[in-house]
Amino acid sequence: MGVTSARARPTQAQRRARTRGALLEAAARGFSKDGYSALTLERVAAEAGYSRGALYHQFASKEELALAVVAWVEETWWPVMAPLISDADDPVEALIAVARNHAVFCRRDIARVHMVLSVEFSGQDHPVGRAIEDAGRRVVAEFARLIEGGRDAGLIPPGPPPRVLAMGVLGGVEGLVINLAGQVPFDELLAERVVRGVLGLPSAL
Amino acid sequence: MGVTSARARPTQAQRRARTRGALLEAAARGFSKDGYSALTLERVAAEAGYSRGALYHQFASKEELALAVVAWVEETWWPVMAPLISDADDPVEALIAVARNHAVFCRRDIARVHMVLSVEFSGQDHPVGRAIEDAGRRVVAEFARLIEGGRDAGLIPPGPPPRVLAMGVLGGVEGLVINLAGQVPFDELLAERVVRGVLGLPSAL
DNA sequence: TACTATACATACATGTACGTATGTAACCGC
DNA sequence: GCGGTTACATACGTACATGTATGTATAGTA
Repeated sequence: MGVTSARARPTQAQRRARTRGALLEAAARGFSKDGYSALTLERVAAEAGYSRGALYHQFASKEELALAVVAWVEETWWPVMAPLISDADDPVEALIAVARNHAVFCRRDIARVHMVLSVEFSGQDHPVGRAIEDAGRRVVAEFARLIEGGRDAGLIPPGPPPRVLAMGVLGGVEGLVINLAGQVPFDELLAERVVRGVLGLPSAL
Repeated sequence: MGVTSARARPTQAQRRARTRGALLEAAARGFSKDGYSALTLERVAAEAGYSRGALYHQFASKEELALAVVAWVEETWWPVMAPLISDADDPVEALIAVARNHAVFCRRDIARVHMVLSVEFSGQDHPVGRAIEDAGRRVVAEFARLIEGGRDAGLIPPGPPPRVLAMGVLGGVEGLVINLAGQVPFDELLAERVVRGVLGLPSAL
C-alpha cells in the first residue's frame, strides 16, 4: 500500500478547512431556519457531524460564528452577481438580472440568513447586526448606483431618490423571495416584476 | 372629598384590562424589535411598568403571550383593511389600498411582529408559528380572491396562479415596508408599485 | 522514533431566563 | 367591618445554553 496516500490521509490544513466549511454551512442553514438566539451550537455541531468542541476550536464564540457566516454568504453572493452587473447592457437589465439570480440563489436554504439576522438584530447595537447592515448597505449602494445610471440614461422615470428606490428593491425582492420559497418558476419571474414595479417601469411580461 | 371617587379608584376589571393592554403593547413592541427568543419577559414587564409576576398573572406562559400578541395585532389589522376592500371600486384598487395602508400601519412599531415572528418560526412546528402562518394564510386567501376577481374582470393579465401572486404581493410589500421603515412618503408609494409590479400591471405614476 | 502541536471530544462551571410558589395589599360581596 | 378573592411583587427552583478546562488521538517535525 502507500499508494494514493496523498488522498487517504488528509493533511491537517485540509481537515481544518473541511470541518470549518461543514460547520459554516450547518450554521448558515441553522441561522436561516432558527435565527440567532434560537439556534444552539450543539445543533450546529451535531448537524455538521462534530461536537461543540470542534466548533469552539474553530470559532471563538457564537457571535464570531455568526460573523463568519455573514461574511461567507456575502463572499458567495457577490461573485454570482458582479458579472451580471458588468455584463449587462444597461443598468435596468443589470438590476433585473441580479433580482432574478437572487431568487435562484435563495432557493438554497443558505440564503435566508441575511433577512433572518437582519430582522433579529435591526436596531440593536450588536456586532452581528452591524455586519448585516454593512452588507445590506453595500448592496443598496450598488443598486443606487445602477438606478442613478438608469435615470441618467432616461431608462428609469423620475421619482423617489435612488437610495430609497434601492432599499425598496432590496426589501421587496427579499420579502418576495422568502414568501415564495419553493415556487420554482415564479419566484424568479416575480422578482423581476418587483424590480420593474418599484422602479416605476412598464411590465414587460 | 369623596368627590370623583368613581375615577380615583378604578375597579378591578379596569385595572386588569389596563395592565393587560400595557403588557400586550410592550410585548408587541418587544417581539417586533427583538424577536421571540431574544425578548425576555423581564423586559416586557419592566417596559410596561410591572413585574414578571403581573405578566404571569395575566398570561400563562411566554408562548401564550406571543399568541395573544399575534391575535391582538390581527384584530387591529383587519378592521383597518376590511372597509378598504369592501369600499373599493374594483379588486385592483382594493389590493393597492390595502398595500398602502399596510405601509402606514407598519409605521407604528407594533406591526413588524408579523414578519419577525414569521421569520423566526417558519417551518417549525410551534404554536406561535402556526398562528402566524394561519394569519398569513387568511391574508393570502383574501388577496387571492381579489386577484381572481381582477382576472375575471380583465383588470389583471394572465400569469402565475392567484395564490402565488397573492403570496408574492404579501411578501414583497412586507419586505419593502420593513426595509423602508421611516421613509415616510415613499413607503406608501412604493408599496403600491410593488403590487402593480407583481400583478403585471402598468405603472400608474 | 520521540516530541510537539493540532483537531476534536468530554466534562465542568456559570449565567440567565422561564416557570412556580409564596407573600401582601387592595378590592368586592355579605 | 369581615372573609374571600383578585392584582401584583418577591423569592425560589430548574433547565438549558454558552463558554472553559481538560483529556486523547493523530498529524507534523527533528
